[in-house]
Amino acid sequence: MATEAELMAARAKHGEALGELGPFPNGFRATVDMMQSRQAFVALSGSELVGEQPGRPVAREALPMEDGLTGDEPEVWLFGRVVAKRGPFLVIRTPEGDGQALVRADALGETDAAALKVVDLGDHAAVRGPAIRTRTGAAAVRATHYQHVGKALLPPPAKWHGLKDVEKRYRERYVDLFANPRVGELFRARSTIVRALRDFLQGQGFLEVETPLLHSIRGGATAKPFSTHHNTLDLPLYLRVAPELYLKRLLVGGLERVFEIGRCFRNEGVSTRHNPEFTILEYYQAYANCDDLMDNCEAMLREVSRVAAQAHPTLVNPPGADDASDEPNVDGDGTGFRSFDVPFHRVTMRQSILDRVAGREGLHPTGVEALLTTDAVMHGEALEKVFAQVMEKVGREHREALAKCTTYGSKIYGLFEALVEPHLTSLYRSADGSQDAPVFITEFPIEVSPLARRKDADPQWVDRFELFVDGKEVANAFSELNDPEDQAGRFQDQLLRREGGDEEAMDFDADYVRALRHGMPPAAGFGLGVDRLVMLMFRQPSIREVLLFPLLRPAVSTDGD
RNA sequence: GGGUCAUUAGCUCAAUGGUAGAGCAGUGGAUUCUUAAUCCAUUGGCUGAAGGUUCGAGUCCUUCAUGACCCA
Repeated sequence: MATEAELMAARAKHGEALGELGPFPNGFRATVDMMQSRQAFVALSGSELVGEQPGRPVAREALPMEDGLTGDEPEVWLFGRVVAKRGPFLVIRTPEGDGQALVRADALGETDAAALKVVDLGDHAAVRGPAIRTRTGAAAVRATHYQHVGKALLPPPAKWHGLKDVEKRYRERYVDLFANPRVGELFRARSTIVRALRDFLQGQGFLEVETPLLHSIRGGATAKPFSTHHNTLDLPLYLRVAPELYLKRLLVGGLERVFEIGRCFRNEGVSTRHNPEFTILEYYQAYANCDDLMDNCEAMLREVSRVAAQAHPTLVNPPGADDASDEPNVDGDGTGFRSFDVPFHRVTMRQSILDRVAGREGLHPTGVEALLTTDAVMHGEALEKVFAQVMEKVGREHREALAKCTTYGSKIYGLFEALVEPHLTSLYRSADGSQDAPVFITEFPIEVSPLARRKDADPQWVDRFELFVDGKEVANAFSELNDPEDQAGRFQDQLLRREGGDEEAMDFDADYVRALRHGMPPAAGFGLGVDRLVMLMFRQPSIREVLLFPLLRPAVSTDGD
């Protein structure tokens, strides 16, 4: 038999054979002591997840052989999912790694032996007994007790190949997690990263807060929101695209350093870098400016990557990485680690355009250089010339985007996106040129920065940076605009854009302007895409690899329910 | 949104247009210190869906569904 229904029936029959106990008993409960016992044993075993630790082989050497047992040895617990049967051994998977049990029917009581007889791969089971050293030098729990803990009615994926089908991995993440242990380790690493971010900010006196996810006004970022509705109040609401405007209200209220880690929602496409819901870290710091945040960002990412590397050595240096085959990374294994140890570049947006254009045919360097002057007349003419040149050279998609850029600032931003962004990894390298380096792009045009403070020296620009790693935007920060009348004007501008058909434009947030009129201290704010940071740090090819349940179209039902 | 590729047994994969196969898992048996346990036997398929071409389609064509990758 081999259809799914037949495989399930065979397992159900095994469940019935358990008699009174039944396939889903409730009698096994793990105490902290038992979990520590298990963890110590798995660590002693040395598994893929734990890695081999110094001194462990010696510790195994000290274990007695089976025929050397005196009966005085301490009992060890091992419990989890049965993932393999080899001769008289069961391999049991735990969160800390795999461990094996030597289960001989004649060493067990009658009930235990009967239960052992009907164990299926994927079942939950528990054993206890002395830890021994096998003839091949491995560690094993020689079971004096075996207990059925829970039945798996569906068969697990092939034990050697795991679950490779990408769609199935995402749809049935619960299978992916136990069939491919490194997937689980990656999500533990994600948790470590979030905790390290939190620790870093709390260490600097930041207060963690929670602000609404349901907004009645669109604002905080230029993005298409999800719409919903509150029935009792008969109120149209939007899922937030950013927490920014609420967090800055807290600055007005005197909470000088605040941060929030939480979900944002943007009603946009799905790709290897985008999921409609994603996790953002935003923090706001009174009496600081954009440059302070740049320093802090660099320090924070170094610290977080240091903590993550220390906590997850097997992801940083995957076992067997030396004999790496050239097979694609289809089973969700980590593909490496980015330490953030290299110095970050800091380049103005205009300089980055120059860097890109330098020495290239077809674009007149002096024309481009003129872009960098603050002389409005000069750069006005030069820009048109360069812009026209670029329009001819770029692809159709970029050309359409550039055609919509009507003002000086938006054209500069358009040039950056079209010319520079795709080439950031080759433009900015580590000192020895061996790897790409993170780069802060600074000084953004005001047109694309409706919430940022103008530069004192030139009001066409704002004090803002975006951090690009591996050519992907991970962070965005700026000195905050605290002039209420300037802010009101920017909101007006957003309204005009909405009337012009821009679905990403913000609403006029009158209460926010009122908050600013009460006086917001000079401040700077920072936002970081947490999913992207995890993805970049552990070099995952897709954001879906770091989201437990990425958005997919609902599976087509085949059995009519 | 555009292009390329994929979809075959529970899982991982094969099959010049000519009888749909293997390994694992399952089932029955043997063995019981194994490391992807081994040995013998054996069950299992509407080849993603619907049309078409053909004497004959898993394979060629069209449409659709889902996913992956690239481009934007």
